[in-house]
Amino acid sequence: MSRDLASSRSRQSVSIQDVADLAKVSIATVSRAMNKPHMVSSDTTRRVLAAVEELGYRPNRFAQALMTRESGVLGIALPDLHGEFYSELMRGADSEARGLGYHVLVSSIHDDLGPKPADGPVRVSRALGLIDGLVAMITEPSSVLATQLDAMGVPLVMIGAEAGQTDEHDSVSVDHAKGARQACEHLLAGADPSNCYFVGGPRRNYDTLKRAHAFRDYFSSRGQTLQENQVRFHDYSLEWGKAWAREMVQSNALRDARVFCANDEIACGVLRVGRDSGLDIPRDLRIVGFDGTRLSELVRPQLSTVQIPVDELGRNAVRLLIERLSDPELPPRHVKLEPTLVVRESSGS
Amino acid sequence: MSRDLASSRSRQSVSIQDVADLAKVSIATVSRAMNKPHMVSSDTTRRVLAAVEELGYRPNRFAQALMTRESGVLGIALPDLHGEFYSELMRGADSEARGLGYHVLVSSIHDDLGPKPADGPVRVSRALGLIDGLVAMITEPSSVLATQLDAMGVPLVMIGAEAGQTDEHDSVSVDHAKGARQACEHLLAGADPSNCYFVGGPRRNYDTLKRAHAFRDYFSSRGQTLQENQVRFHDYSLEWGKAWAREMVQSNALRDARVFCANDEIACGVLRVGRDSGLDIPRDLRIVGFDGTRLSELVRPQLSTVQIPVDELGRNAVRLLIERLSDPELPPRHVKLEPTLVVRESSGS
DNA sequence: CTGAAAGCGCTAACAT
DNA sequence: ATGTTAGCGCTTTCAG
Repeated sequence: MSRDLASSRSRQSVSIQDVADLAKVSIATVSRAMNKPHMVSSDTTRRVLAAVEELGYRPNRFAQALMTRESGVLGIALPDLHGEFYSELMRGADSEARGLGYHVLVSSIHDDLGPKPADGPVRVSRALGLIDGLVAMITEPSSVLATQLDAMGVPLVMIGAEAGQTDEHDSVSVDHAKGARQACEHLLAGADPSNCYFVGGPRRNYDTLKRAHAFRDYFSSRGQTLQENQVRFHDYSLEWGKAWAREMVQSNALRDARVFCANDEIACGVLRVGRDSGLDIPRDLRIVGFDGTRLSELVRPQLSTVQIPVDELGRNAVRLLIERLSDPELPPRHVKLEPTLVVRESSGS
Repeated sequence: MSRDLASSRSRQSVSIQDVADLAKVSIATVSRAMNKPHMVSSDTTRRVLAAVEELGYRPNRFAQALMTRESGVLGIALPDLHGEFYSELMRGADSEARGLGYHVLVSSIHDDLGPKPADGPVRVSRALGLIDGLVAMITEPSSVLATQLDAMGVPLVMIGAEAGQTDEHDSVSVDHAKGARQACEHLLAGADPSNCYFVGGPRRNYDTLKRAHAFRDYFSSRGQTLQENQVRFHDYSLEWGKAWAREMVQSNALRDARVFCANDEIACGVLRVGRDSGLDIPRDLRIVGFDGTRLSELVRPQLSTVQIPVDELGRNAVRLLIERLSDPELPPRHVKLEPTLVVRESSGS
């Protein structure tokens, strides 16, 4: 009853002093009882906690943070990610964070990297005073973001960064090279090199780069060479996959092709056009995608792909960050997550 | 040069006093120059701002918040949403928030509403001290969440709540009834009522309820009656759509059916099974989904659906919340967003 | 228009 | 084990 009254009382009306008064102790004791119970007699602690309960007391987080210099809030800065990627990453991050007693503040930088690239970090920096650390995902090498961010003096964990670039930071990334290699070995085995294609995302995108590299490597390590147009870049869209495939159809080159796509969307575009132009997949056209999004199991025929543990990306980044917070002297750690080749129908058996 | 030094100096080392010293003014003036320039001579303001710039000064947000009682952070509490829904909502919310100078703190409640439903709000409340207001989405009537949340005394905007339940709060919702009605009129026109089906999500889910109601209404308003099994509930998954459709196939009832699905996933499941059992869509089977997710344009044949402006949901909720923050006396407002019927292939012309 | 001074609510020495 | 006291860095009266 009195509890209800208390908790519906105007926000933040009850302060540590009120608790102290009710419990007949000093405010210091109240503080200790709540934060360092081992320094207080269990009897006093009980009294204090009872008073806290009765008054519905909630410490003022700002006053707290002002003293302790920690807010319990972690920032997470993401580029303009595709829906599923975004949500999985957030889910992983948020889940891990809350499990460890932290909150997650979103600092999307999607539309900030527009005309003035410097805006990105600037925007992020507005939140800097509020957060204990930052998880940042970068998708392009030499991104201003990377360098600006670490000049800011916030504990920082990178997602998806090139190892070399971030040696001083903790980082979490996926072993794209490995996943791509597996995909290539599966898709390209015994193929005529001139029938093999890589359809990439943005030319400067980290992940696309890695995947393209593995693709090229597959051939060069076998002493085989590729035409320049066998490796193309554009963006991560379904439309691009379609456009590419239509181009191929024009020149009658899609039949019998083996196509490694930089993500599932592109792959679906290719697959769609392939089917629409009468090709049997996988008999006349083999395709492998990347990411392992839900899309890959929804299309027909189902798409072979390289599955990325996106939520683990978020989860690990947060874990690393929190660990660093508790021990700034820790040497930088780099977690590398394993992708999984998922063979479905689109690539033959 | 000195700027670089300043900004890479250990975090938060420069305080308002440092700026005051450099600008040869009092800290009060620094504060004014930054927050209420109109109270300071433009000359002094310039000096102060120069000092700020030179030292790379950033006000301590906690000290600020301790005085002003506002953090510039908004909480957003979401249930366990499907990927695309989640990301669009967040994108809208975040974009609007940052445009208005706020940050968004995620307070997902997805896995909190487990065994003890009370946990949800409790978890949220841990962030309460940090946020200026909360956007909360509820998907079930009589959710404890709704009532607990508003007992907490935080400015609150509801997303998707039943109007009656939240008359005292601002709210943003989608006119599901209207969208569903349009879908029904389109899909069911001239149909034999006994061939019409509604495949719902969770039985207690707000949105599903609304859609089911519109479906039933379509017939009852025409004096036609439905068998109980023509309206089914389960969950929002593709699997459920498939399972339902397979059941229908068993009893030879899928042919010539008109199926209104509570979301696109279910619809895709039905569509998939329909095709796999040799039905021509839309000739032998007509389907309409709900939500307007990307999925709906990716399947073949393309899915007719009712498009929901998800990002606008987030965007409007944030806008309402911020407006309320600046004027607590505002009468409660209820924004109702319009869905759009998108007619594609799956429902015939 | 500007400065001096009083806190905001809390934690952390420092005493006892 | 507990109380006293001094701030954390800022905004805001209140005087001038």
